[in-house]
Amino acid sequence: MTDRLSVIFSALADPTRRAILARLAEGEATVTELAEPFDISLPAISRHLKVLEAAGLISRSRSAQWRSSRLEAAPLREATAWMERYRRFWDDNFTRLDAHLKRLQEDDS
Amino acid sequence: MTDRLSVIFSALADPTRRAILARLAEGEATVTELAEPFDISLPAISRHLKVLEAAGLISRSRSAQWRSSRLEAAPLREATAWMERYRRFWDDNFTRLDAHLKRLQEDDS
DNA sequence: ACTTCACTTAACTCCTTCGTTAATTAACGA
DNA sequence: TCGTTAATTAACGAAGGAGTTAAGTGAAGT
Repeated sequence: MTDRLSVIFSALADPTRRAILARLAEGEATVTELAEPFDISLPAISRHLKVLEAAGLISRSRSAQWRSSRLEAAPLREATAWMERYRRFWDDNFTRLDAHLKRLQEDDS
Repeated sequence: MTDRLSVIFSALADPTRRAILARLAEGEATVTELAEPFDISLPAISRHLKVLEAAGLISRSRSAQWRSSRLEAAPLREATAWMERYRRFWDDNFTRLDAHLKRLQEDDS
């Protein structure tokens, strides 16, 4: 489980971490600010942030005693890129396009 | 961790399972066929398939003693839908669009 | 200097996941 | 019916989350 995609997907597999990302979409926030909506301890949040950072989903900076987190969505691009490979299996437009291309190919023969 | 997205993301967090999905993109396959490229036991594969099925990423059918798996990509749509919320944080076009919309809004005032 | 604030690290528990081998089920073929 | 093939279930162990409380770090405020 040492590959990037696995790290990204398992970071996203936790609802608390997804909620943290959602919060960060509204702007940077400190650890205590991020912890506020949740009923779990600060150390637990601290570790969630570590996981998100390891996945590249956030970056962190410190000023004085505050460590503020910032959303870094680039890994989501990687993840979606992987999923795109399967788009034709779910997307109606793609399915139609696929059928269209198939028809063209048959016309070729 | 009982929500759909978590189940989907953690199903995708395993490289073996992603490889299985990749294989299934080429067509249905039986358990032994799916197991073939991997250096792990059949029971292990069997459980991976169970996880994928629980996430809705595959469906299974049986004929005689063979259980064949089929890719069901719909959950990937859900997962990408969630990620799309963050697209403006990574996609250049979205960033430009965003800036454009901001400019329009400023013109309104 | 001492305290307080913001956060992390350590040590521990509980539960789940991923793998194993051995046993079981279920269907087919002779 | 008996053996073979395909796959699952059972029972187990190692490793890894995710949570806890308690202790430690480091900068700021007084």
